[in-house]
Amino acid sequence: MKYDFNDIEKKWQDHWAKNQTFKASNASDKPKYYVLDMFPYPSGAGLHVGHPLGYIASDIYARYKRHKGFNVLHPQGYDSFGLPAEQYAIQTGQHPALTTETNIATYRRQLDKIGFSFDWSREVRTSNPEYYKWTQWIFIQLYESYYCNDDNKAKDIKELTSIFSAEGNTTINAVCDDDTSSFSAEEWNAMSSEAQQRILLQYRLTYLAETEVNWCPALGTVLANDEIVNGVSERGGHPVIRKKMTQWSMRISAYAERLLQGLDTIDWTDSLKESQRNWIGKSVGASVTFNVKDHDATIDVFTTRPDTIFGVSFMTLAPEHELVDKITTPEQKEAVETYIEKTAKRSERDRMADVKTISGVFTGAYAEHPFTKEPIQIWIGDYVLASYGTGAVMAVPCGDQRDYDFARHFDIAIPNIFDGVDISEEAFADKDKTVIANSDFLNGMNYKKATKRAIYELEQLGQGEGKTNYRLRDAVFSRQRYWGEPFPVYYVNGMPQMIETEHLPIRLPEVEKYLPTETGEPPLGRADVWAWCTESNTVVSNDKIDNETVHPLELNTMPGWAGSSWYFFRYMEDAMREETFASKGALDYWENVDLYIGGSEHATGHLLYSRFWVKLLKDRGFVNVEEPFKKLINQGMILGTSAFVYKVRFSIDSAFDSELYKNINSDSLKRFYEFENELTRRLGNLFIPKAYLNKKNNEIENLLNVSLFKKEYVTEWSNRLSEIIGINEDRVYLKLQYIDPIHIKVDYVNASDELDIEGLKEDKEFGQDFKNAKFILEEGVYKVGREIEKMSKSKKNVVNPDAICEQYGADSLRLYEMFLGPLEQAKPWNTAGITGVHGFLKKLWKLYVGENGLNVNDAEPTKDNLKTLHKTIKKVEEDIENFSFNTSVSTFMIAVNELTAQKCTSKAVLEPLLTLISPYAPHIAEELYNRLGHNESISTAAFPTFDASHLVESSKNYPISFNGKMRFTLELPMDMNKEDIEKTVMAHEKTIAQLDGREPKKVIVVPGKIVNIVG
RNA sequence: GCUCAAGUGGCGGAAUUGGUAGACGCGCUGGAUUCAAAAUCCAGUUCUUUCGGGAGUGUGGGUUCGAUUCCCACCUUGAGUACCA
Repeated sequence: MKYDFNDIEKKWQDHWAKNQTFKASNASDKPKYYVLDMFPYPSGAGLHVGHPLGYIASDIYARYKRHKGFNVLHPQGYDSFGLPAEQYAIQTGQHPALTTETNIATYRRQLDKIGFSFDWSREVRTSNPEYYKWTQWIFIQLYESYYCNDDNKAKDIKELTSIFSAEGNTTINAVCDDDTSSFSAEEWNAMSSEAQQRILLQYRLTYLAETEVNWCPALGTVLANDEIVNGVSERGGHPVIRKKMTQWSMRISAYAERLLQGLDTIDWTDSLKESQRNWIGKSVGASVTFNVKDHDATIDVFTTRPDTIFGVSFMTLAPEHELVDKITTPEQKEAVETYIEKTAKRSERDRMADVKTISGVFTGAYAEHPFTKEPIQIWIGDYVLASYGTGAVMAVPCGDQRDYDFARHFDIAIPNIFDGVDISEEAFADKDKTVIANSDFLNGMNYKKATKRAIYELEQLGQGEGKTNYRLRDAVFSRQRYWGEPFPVYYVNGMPQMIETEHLPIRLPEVEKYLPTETGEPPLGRADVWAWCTESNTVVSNDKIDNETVHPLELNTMPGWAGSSWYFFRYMEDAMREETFASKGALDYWENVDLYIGGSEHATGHLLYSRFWVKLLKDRGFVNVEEPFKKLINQGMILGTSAFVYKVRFSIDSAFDSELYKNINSDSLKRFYEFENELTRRLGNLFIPKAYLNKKNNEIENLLNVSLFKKEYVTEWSNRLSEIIGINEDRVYLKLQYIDPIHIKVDYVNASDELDIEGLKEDKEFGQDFKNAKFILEEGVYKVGREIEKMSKSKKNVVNPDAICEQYGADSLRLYEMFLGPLEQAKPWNTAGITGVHGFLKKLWKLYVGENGLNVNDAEPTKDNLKTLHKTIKKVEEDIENFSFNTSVSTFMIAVNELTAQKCTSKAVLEPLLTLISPYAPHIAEELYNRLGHNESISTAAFPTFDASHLVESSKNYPISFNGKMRFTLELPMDMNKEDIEKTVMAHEKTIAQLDGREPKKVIVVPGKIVNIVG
């Protein structure tokens, strides 16, 4: 009987769905195991073979854990809010919810074909109101929390208000925007409610704050930094201004230290932990306060090198520093203002990109050195960033290259405070290789000692203290978009108010367009029904706003990472209760994710925000765990093999080329280009083979020999040309201008890189018009160019898993994706190779099913049968535990090859083999298991137990090497001792031949391993 | 610039307490079967060779009886990050 994979796979997929085979239970005696994939954003393009890689890996692990007796939770869902659906809505007017619905249906259909063991009963979609109700609820918990530094955790903001009314803010130690202003209990109690709310916002873990953004008035939207080029918008070239906007922010910085420490408790890759560490950017040092001479102002700086304080020869402030105005002297005022104006035009990103240009200006003011009391020039320089530290630095040119370059450029003194170090060429930053000199009480101390002492002395003066600084900044949480979670927030007199939990969810309102309003408000500004009535606790029409009982609602929506920061808890809920985000029983049972698989692009986004929210939920008593993901694996990207055709672009070649550009005006230039385009069109689209790319342009022109090079055209062109640019020329030629590689769909290329020209021409879905294309053939075919790139729709190199399942089956797809290489590595896809694993499945089938029924019987297994089986058990178990799935596939191939050669029919061997293969190729395993007489699914069959006794050997084929090079092998008994081995080997004729009469210096014998003869 | 990862046949890759380099598969070559094709099966496939052998895991050193594996320096590629004081 034939291996009919299409029938078999359909049968078992239906069976699993109907019987809810993979539905997890929240009540089980088995130990729990939670395997999670990063849930997908359902894009319109559907899945390509790169997407399921991680899902297949996690599915193998989940199925393996079931065989091992675990109660496995393996859910799936959709991160369904996001930009593409919104952009599609802007273009077509179709509601993003509809687009999303359609895309999800496609995803589900594709996923179902691959045979995953997902528990779909727990599916979540972040854009469902039943789900985002709880995203809104978590937002409220953040709002109602502050961070207590004494207990190092978030607490209810109500505790803070009671402290304020009893003691003011002088006794508490909490994370706050502005910890300089203090008030007493009396002062607090006397404040208006509005003033109190304003203060509380400085403590809340989500808060409204003025944030500087790039605003493009012409486009009516905020632009990200990378959407701006040279101060204008990338698209359209409109001016962009820096604008302060009120935005919601998340006080993730309060958790910086815990996010850093927590990394030591989780099993993630080092590189991923390293990215998070860099992102958090902890630096330990000191803050130092400098008094400004003839002012009562002080300048705080952060430094990691307080030991170099005697090397300070100037200070630099960021141009935006608030003191700049106050301290600049009248003489320097003009120069400073000019400089600030100049730098303000450059975005921070621009400034960072341009590291070579040194610029700055002297303020005319001086600070006072805390110890020497010497005056220190205060400069402004754009190498100091306003957004890091205090926006000011104490410059130590001898120890910091940037300070050194700045000092050199502006001719400022560079005092040397390092013992025996030459600083005539560059700064000396190697802190461990010298001791401090010329530094009063620090002289002769190394970096460590001097740092400690300097901080101590600064503390004595009251002008500094030890301090730790973090690069991690609070995360802006507002988006001027439609397709995201609405905030559960309304405003009374401009102050935000939370909507009570029982009135959630606040659903997205209908809008007639998904664009910002004419006045620059977010799309929700277009909603007519978008106000909050505090009497009825309902959303009502905007025109009812009366500021008494009806109030405006928040117009921004939440960012993409809101819904994905907690979804792993929602899956734990088996009943999807409305009254809680996840019930206590479910949270207690499943705790957190044991294995999380997904892409490394989320290293500093999703994976950091999720950790932050989980810590908040833990602090506030809603969950029991400190970290969401115990073990994390990043699957590597699957690369596609792009195919290129090479389009020839022509231009007019004439003697007056140079004249042309001298005299021509913009109108005639336009007409000239139009003419060029027309000629190109008339030529048709001409494509040359890849082999031509090595040739020179004139060689290619000769080879092309197209009709448009002929004389009659030449005359016509010269007339037209004279008309356009007013110069007479009797001869005009086309010349090859450049060759344009164009991506084409890989579907039209066969394994020998030959292009299916007719197919390409008839394709309806193209960006390039191939209808009139002319392909220059070589030996009757057009060979395309190839390049390995990221698999993506835009590169037209996607391979659809549906087609693979259709042609080879889901089991082949699953095996092949694993067989490609190590899970975590990037690797190119090559569909041709799938015949290898497909052939393996056919052999496997043939091992069990013969022409006339089953080949399996109760025959006693032979020694070889058992050896093969147990060797396979051992290797596969190790491989799965190590996530080395590619090597297991090889192991299966070897096992089936061996058992076929052994003509094994023994059920005692062939049945356990099925369980080993089942996680990888579940459909064929179920089918064969069923044919062996089982009515129950193989999915919970016990994983076979390894028995080492079957692998014991009585002899060893020793490699005999000479000076470390293996020359021949020799079969010797396993229990032969060292001396006998040496004797036997030395007496062997090949040894004698190798030695060729020389006396060996030494003979190394490692019993059971190797013999090495040193000559 | 800094951090991390990786360099092995025509290709994907295998080989870890240092012990037979190239498992397994693709591709390729030859053969069987077939009217033919598909499918299947068998043999071969790192390079080189005077057929004895010799060389070989990015390059150059080192440690060792023995190095793809450990150490040092360098080169290349990929990813991340960047005036972080």
